[in-house]
Amino acid sequence: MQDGNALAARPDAGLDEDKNSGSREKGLNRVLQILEFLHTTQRAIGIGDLARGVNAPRSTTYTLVRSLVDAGLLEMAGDGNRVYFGKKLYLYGMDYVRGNDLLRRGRQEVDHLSRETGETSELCMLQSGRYTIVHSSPGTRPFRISSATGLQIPLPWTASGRLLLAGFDRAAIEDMVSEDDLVLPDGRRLQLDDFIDDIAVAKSAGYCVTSGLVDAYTKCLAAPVFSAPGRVEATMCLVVPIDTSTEKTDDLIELLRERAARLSIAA
Amino acid sequence: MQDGNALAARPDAGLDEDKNSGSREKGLNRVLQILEFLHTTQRAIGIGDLARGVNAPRSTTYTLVRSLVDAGLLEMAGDGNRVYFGKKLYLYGMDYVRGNDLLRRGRQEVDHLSRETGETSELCMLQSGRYTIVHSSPGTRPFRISSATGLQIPLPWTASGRLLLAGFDRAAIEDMVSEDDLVLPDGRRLQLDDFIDDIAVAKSAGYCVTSGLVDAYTKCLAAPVFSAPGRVEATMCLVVPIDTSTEKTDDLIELLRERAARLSIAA
DNA sequence: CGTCATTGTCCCTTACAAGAGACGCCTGTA
DNA sequence: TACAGGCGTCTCTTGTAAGGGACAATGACG
Repeated sequence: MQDGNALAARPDAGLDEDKNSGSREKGLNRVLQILEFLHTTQRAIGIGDLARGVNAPRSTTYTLVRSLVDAGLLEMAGDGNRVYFGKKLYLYGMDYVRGNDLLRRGRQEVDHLSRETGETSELCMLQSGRYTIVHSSPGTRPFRISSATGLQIPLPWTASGRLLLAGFDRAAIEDMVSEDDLVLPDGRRLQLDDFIDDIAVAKSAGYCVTSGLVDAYTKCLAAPVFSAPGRVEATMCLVVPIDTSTEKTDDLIELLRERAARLSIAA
Repeated sequence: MQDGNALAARPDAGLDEDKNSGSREKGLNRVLQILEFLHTTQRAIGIGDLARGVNAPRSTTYTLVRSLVDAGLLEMAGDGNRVYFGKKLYLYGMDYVRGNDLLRRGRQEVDHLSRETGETSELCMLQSGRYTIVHSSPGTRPFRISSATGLQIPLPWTASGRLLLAGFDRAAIEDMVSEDDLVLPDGRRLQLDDFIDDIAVAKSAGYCVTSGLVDAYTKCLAAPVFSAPGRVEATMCLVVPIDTSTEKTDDLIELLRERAARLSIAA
C-alpha cells in the first residue's frame, strides 16, 4: 500500500492536535490507535514496530498488546512475535453485519451487480466523517481496479462522496473535508465551492458520475441509498473504464439507481 | 477474560474474580467487557442497561461509550440512546479474514459443502480456550439447526471439541473445561476421564462423531483442519439428523475429511 | 399534580495505570 | 570476540482517569 498518497498518514485536520510532546495517553486511546494502525498496514507487525508506529512507549505497548491478545482482539501471528487482528474482531464484525440490514443486503446486492455487469461494484458509507468502501466486488475485467474493503479515500475524490454529503450543510462539509482532501491524486486542486455545487447537483439528480478523478482511466457511477427520506445512508457505485460509451453508461446508471432504490426501501 | 460469558451461562457464579467490592477497573478492561456483553446480547442496548450489564459505574460507561462511538467501534442505534457494534469493527473483522487464509478458504469450503450435501456445515475453532462456531452455512432442511456464527458452546458438548483438544495435555484440558461444561443440555453429566478418552480416540481416528449431545435429534460429524502436523487449528463439521443411515454417514465423513484435509495443506 | 425511575452531564478525589528506564537474552555482523 | 540492535520482562514514580455522587431534564405512572 502506498503510504505516500495521503491515505495512511493523516494529521486529522485541526482539532486532534498531535501532542507528540509525550503527554501521557489514555490506554484506550492507545488501543484505538493500535487497531487503526493495523488497519492501515494490513499485515501482522512486530510489537516494537507497532510501538514506533503509534508513537507509544514500548513498555506500554507490550502491556496493551498482551491484554488485547488475551481478549482475542489481536492474535500473535504464526512466526511468533508479530500481531494482527484476532478472531474476536471477526466475530464482532459478523455481529455488526447481522444487526445491520442495510449492510447485509447491500453486500449481496453489490456482489450480484458486479456479477451481472462484469464491472467493479462497491458499497460505500460515511465512517466517522470519512468516505469508506464498506464492501466491494471486483468484476471480471482483466485489469483489476484496486479498491480494498475498508479503504478510506478523501470525499472529494469520489462520486459517492458527493452523494453522501447531500444532507449536510456547508459548515459540516467544511468540517469533514480538509485542504489536502481537495488535492486530487494527479495534483489538480478542487475548489471547495465547486465541490459543494457538485453535491447539490448530485442531490437533485439522484446520482453522480465522476471521470478520471482518482485515476485517469476510470469513471465512477454512484447512486444513493436512503435510510429515511432525504437521508443518504450509503451509496452503491460502479467503477468502469473512462471510455465507456454514453449509452452504456446511462444504462448502468439506470440499473444502479434501481438497485440502490431497492436497498433503500426497508432501511 | 474468563468471565466473558458470565451473564449468559451463570448469572453470578461468583468464583470469577468478580471484585464487586468496587475495585477500580482499567478502562480497557471495561471496554472489553462491553464488547463481550454486546456480543452476547446480540442487539443494541441502552447505556444504562449496559452499565448494569457489565457492572460498571454509569459515569464511566458514558465516557467509554462516547470514546468508542467516536472511534466507530460502536454506533448509536437508530432510536438514539442505544448502542451496538459499529462499522469499524466490521472493517477490522474483514481485515482479519483477509489476513487469514484458513478462515477465508474455510468459509468457502463450508458454504460449498453445505450446498453440496444439503446439511448444515460449520467451521469451528478454539477461541481463547472456548469452542466457537466461526462460520456456518444452514443447509436446506426444513427445520433449521440453530447455530449462529460466533456462538460459544462448551467443548464437551461437541464432536469438534474432541478434535480441537487433541494437541493438549490433561492439565490444559482440565483448565479449559469447567465443571458446568461437563453437564449436557439434557442434564446428563460426562466424566472428565471419558471425555479425555474421547479426545484420544478422535485424535487417532482423524474424525469424530457425536450423537444426541447438544440435542436429541442431531448427530455431529467433525474432521480436523491442521495448521501444522499434529496441530489442529480448526474443524469442519456437519450437523445431520440423528437417524441418518450408517452408510450415508460414512460417506459424509469421508467427504468431510477430504475437504478438511484440503484446507490443511497450505496452512 | 406529585412521585419514582431513567437519562445525560458535570465536578472532585485518589487509586492506579502509563510511562521511563534498566535488565538479561537473543541474533547478526564486523 | 566484541559490539550493535531488537525483543521481552520488571520495577518504581507520578500524572490522570475511574468512580462516586450530585444535578437538571425527561417520561411514566396513579
